[in-house]
Amino acid sequence: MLRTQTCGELRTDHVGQSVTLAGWVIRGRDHGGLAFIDLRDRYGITQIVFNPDRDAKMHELARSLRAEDVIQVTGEVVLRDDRENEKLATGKIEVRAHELKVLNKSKTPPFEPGTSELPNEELRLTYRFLDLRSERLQEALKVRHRLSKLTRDFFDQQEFLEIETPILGRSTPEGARDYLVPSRVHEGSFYALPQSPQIYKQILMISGYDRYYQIARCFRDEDLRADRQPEFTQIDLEMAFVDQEDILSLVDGLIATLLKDLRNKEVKLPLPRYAYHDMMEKYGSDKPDLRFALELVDIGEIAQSCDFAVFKKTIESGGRVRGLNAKGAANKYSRKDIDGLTEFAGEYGAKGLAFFKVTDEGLHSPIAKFFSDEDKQKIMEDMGAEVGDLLFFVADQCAVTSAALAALRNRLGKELELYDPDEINCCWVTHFPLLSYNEEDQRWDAEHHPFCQPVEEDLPLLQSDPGKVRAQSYDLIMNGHELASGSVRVHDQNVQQTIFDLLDISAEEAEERFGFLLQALRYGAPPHAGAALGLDRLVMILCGNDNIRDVVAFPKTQKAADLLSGAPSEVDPHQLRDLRIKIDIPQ
RNA sequence: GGGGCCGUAGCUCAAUUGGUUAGAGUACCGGACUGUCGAUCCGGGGGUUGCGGGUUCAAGUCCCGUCGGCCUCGCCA
Repeated sequence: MLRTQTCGELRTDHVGQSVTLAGWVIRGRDHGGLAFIDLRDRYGITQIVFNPDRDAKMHELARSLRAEDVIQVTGEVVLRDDRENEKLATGKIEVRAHELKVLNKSKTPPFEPGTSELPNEELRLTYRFLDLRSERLQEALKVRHRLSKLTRDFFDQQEFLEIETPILGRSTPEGARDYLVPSRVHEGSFYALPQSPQIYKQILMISGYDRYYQIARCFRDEDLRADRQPEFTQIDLEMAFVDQEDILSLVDGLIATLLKDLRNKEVKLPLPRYAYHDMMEKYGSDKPDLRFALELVDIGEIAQSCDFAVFKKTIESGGRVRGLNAKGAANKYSRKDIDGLTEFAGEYGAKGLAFFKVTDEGLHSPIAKFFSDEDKQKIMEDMGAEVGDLLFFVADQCAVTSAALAALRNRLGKELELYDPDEINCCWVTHFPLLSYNEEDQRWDAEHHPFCQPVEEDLPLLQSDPGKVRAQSYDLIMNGHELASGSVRVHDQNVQQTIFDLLDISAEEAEERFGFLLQALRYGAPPHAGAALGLDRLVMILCGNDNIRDVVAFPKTQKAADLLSGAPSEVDPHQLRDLRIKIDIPQ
């Protein structure tokens, strides 16, 4: 070992001991005589003092040290007395150097890890090895490690087996775009990287491994977002001989364990559960941020009878008029601000954003004249409006009102500081529709995936009214992020066939795509259910980050590039020849 | 594929309406200093204003294109 202690470890108990530390130089303070160095490793920072009277040569060397040089220092731990530094955990002591060895000089770094003025992210990603030295990233990766360990312990205690599933798998055309890997041996054929271990874990259930989990890497070739990376990690689990309730309460337990350990937060179990339909009505979203209320209100009845043509016609054409009440915001948003909000709502398809300011003389708005006193009174009542409130309305097809108002709700929640950013709010959303109608292709799509079991009482609707069929599926929502998703699976091949029929997947096609699962389902498939949690997002929320890249050691940019390694890259023509691949980029 | 923001010294930023030799802090280099902890003080070097084109007497600034980063809609069974 090149060290006896770490830079975060020494306390007053160690005073008098001779120690050897190794680490990176943060900065030096050179007094010509005395020289100080702040030495950093993963565990902390310790101040080293070099005195020319002790060893002039060593002192000269110490004065030449620069940021990020790697050194080894042997010396005596001494008390700092009245010169202690309260900002450092080790601030009551320092190491009086006897020996200094420079293990490796550093080039002048383009930025100092841990600087308070963060350089732009492009530079930090290019020099990721420097940024990873910062406390900010080291803390995130520690939380990430701790969370993985707690998760493994949790499942282990409940008799789950961690089983690895293939990374080189088979492409299944539904769902996200696959990352493909060409086969050399099978010319012209490709493996696909898993979007999730979904089918394999179901097969494990059929094989009798009735409690499976895995911390699994998943790959989806879709566009990135602040909370989405092309490769990410799921806490994947599946159980046999269970129902929905068993999965929810299991995940409840895991969440409670993690929040208790990592945030010292007690959560009341069971976590609240809400039906998809109710969430869409109240918040316009299936993943509302429930740290604040701000519920949507339907004023369809008033809209229908008022003289405002936009509202009236929307109702007549089967649309809806819904709104929300920004409490006390009337004076916080100027006309220009509201124009900005209108444009914002427009990004979600809303053709306009109606608003009323609530004054002591009643509702003020460019459109107020179209509403009778009675209507205005009713709006006030329905919206729970008080003087100083600002009411917003969107009139459109239901889906547009939901999307626009949900986005507006999130924006207002943030801008009006309706919640404590440190709070963590979890809930389940259940009873998702099994299918959604794809207008473009004139067919039904699986809302979740084609293996979700319908709610028992809705089974007859599969024939009569498929859009009304609810699935035994569930999402865990944390602060407005979808954190987990799962379902009870179909284990009956007849039900599975019915669903494939609805999805317009022919028997041949089903056989072609999922044949190995269908085959397995015919050989004694137990009822089973499961879920998968987004580990990266979970760490992100627990760390209070709003960016998933800060909890991934080597993340990709929005164009899915790794600026550190330069991936993706062109490859040697020989490699392509082996794979029988020709590049054809249209100009 | 669409919308928005951004790109000036190694880094973080500034630069009036388009107008003199593009500045400051920090980092870097040299010097002074024996208790600093964002050390201090003195001095110095450092620029293809992302890249390419255009408008203009004159472009960091305006226009077009392009590259890259971020946010977002679509997409993400």
